[in-house]
Order: sequence, then structure tokens, then C-alpha cells
Amino acid sequence: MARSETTKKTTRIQRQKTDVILEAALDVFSDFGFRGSTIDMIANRANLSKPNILYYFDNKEAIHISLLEKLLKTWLAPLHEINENNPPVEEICKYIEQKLNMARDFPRESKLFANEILQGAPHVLPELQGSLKDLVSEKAKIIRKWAAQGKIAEVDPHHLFFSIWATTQHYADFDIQVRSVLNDETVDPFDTAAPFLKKMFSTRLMP
Amino acid sequence: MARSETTKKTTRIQRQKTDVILEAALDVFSDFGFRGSTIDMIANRANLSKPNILYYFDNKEAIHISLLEKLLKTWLAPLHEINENNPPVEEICKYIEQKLNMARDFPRESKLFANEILQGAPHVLPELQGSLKDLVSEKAKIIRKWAAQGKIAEVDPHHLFFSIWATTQHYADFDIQVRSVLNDETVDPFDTAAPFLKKMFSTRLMP
DNA sequence: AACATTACTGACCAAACGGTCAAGTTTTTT
DNA sequence: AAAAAACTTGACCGTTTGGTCAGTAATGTT
Repeated sequence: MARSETTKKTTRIQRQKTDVILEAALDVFSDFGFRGSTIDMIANRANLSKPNILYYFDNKEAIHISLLEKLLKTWLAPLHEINENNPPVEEICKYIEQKLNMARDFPRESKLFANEILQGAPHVLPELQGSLKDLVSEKAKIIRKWAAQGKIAEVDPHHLFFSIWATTQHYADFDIQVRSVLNDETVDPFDTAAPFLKKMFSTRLMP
Repeated sequence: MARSETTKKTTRIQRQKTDVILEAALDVFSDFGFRGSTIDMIANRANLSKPNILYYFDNKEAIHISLLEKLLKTWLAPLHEINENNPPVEEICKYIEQKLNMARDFPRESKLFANEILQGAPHVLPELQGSLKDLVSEKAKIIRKWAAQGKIAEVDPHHLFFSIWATTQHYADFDIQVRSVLNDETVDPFDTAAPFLKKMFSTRLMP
């Protein structure tokens, strides 16, 4: 039974070490996927012994789940921010920029999530069907309202979100492919992706 | 040393069994990734014994590479077809439709490829930097030419392709997320995605 | 200083896994 | 029908892996 199971208050060392472990685990899991990662790899990366890792987490899966929980909280934050009362195209462009910045600044998180979804979301399926679905439904209503008011063109809100997710996360998840295809260009893909995506989506949404 | 290593001519049984093995391996690899799959899982799915699998393939990696090689050939076919002399927007829409059909009809292949790229393309990096890069460069020239001739709007060809790949493959790779978000809708996501994507890209490309 | 709690580790275990091999069976060739 | 080649498998092996545990060290408390 690992420390995490007990309900006693957490000590300074516990907070420090769990942070170190999760940071190392994010490195490893995002590179090799859940099944491809070993506790030893995480232990080495964290400069801790394997039993010490298992002193703080019950098992390998618990580390993974802990990472995904942390991830989901921040992952959906930009979508929450979409505000009905601001100019529609500006709101969507801001959302695109935020998602793209997250892909650039947190590629490990993006890959971790992509791996999880690819494997059929064994750990986060309830969240997808619950909080994510509800949040998307709520924001889809706003999109439809904007369209009904003539502020933007008619558009399927769900596919709009799917497209934004797909195009922005692509630059993190398929990074190696993007850079392979662009390898003689010296510019950062993210720098040129931002105006491209904003232009594409705003053109589409112009009433 | 497996049969595959010898250069003797292939027998009927060899062709049949390798097909059965590759079919089973595609099931397993696309569901669990390379490291998450075991030869035993493939053997069970193929109704063969593990040593029998290893009679036809040198090792687990050889099966994986064999699948990826088959995949790459068909994966790039639609891009090859883009023809400079046809109407630009029609050509792009046709390409989108083909990519979307492939995501719908060959989701296992799409996931296999996504897994490979996510892990850093350990087996296909040379192809990405070689044949894929060359093909994209060639087709990017056509896009630029169309734009220069005023047939389509100015657009970054590479990001255009990235967006098409990302949005179409998303419906296969993130299938579980798409269906979770849409779960009360009765329509097939692919049916509504096709017109959405065609409209978005053709709007963007209108001169 | 004495005690209690928390943190840590080397040694170990059972299961899973990739892969081998000798011996047997089936198919093809002559 | 006999010989050769191709095919198949149970038993096995070495390694890796997730996880345990008894004992030790460090830290905090009185």
C-alpha cells in the first residue's frame, strides 16, 4: 500500500517526490506510451529507486492515471473561456491560438493524451462522455446562436471543434512528421501554423 | 532464421499464412501499439502457435515493419493523384474525400501509423524524410502555381496538407473521443464530416 | 536524548515475454 | 512409393518487468 492511499496529511517530502516522479513519468509515458514504459525507466529519469517510486504510487497505472487527471483539468481550460458576448471570430481565433500554444509548450501532455485516446481511452472514457461532452454541448449552443444571429456563417459546431483540436494538436503529436516534411525550412512550424489556421477558420466563419 | 529471410520462391502456404498473420497483427498492433502487443496475442488472433508465427517472421519487429511498408504504399496514393491540370478546388475536395474514406474504411491502418509517428517514427523516419517529403514538395509546387495563376487564394501549401491530414485522420485515430462527444447523435460522424471539411477548405481556397 | 514516524533500498519473486530447438507432421517433388 | 522439402509445435530458456518485503536510514516530535 503506497503512501498515496493513506488519508494522512501530505508531508513536504511527499509533495516534492511525487512531483519529481510525475515529471519523470510524463517524459517517459509521452515518449513510449503506457505499455512501452517501465517503472525502472521512470525511476532512472527521476533519480529514485524503483521501490521508492512504488512507495509513493500503488503501481504503474496509478502514476498514469494521476498524470491524466492533472492533464484533463488544464486541457479543457481554453474551451471554457469561449465567451458568448465577445466578437465570435475573435473568440474562435483566441481559442485556436491558445490550443496551438498548448501544443507548442506542452507537447508531452498532448502526446500523452493522444496515446490514451488512440488506445481507446481506457482511463478517461467517463470524462469524455461526461464533462467533455457537456462542455462541448454548451459551447456548441453558443456557436449555433451566433450563426442564428447572423454573426458567423452556418457551421456544424461539433465538426468545427474537432477540426480545431485536430489541426492544433497535430503539430505536437505528429511533430516528427511535420519537421520531416519541412526539414529544409528554417522557420518554426508553430509560427507559420498560427496565421494559417486563424485565417482558414475565420474565412470559413465570415458571415 | 525465418522463412522470410530466405530468397527461395514463396509457396502457397507461405502466402496464405503471412496474410493471416499480418491481418491478425494489424488488429493487435493498432489496438495496443507495438510495445503493448505480444506475439502470443497475434498468434491467438491468427489461430496459430507462437513458434509458427516466428517461422514466417524473424521476430516481432519484422511483422511490424512489414505492416508499415504495406501501409505506406497505399497511404500516399491519394496524394499522388492530385493533378495540376484539373480544377484546383475539385482536386483538393477529391483528395479530402479520399483521405476521409481511408480513415473510415481503414481505421486500423490509420491508428497503426499514428502510433508509429507518436513514438517518433522509429521505423519509417527515412521514408518521411525521403519519399514523403519529396512528394509533398512536388504537390506544394502545384498549389503555389495555382495560387500564382489566381485559380485559388494564396495559401501555405504545407500547412494546407497538414490540416487535411490532421482533420481527416482525426476521425479514425480519435474515434472514441468523437463518438463520446457526439453520443446522442444518431448520424455517422464520417457522413457529416465530409461536407464540413470540403466546405471549409474550398471556402478558404476560393480566390 | 529517546521515541515515533516517514522515507528508502537491496534482495527477491512470480509472471510475462521474445525467441529457440529438436522432433514430429504434412505437403510437394521425383 | 519413396525421398525431400516445407510446415508445425510442445517444451524450454534467458531476460524483463511489475511488484513485495524485511530491514535500515533519515526526519520529525517530545
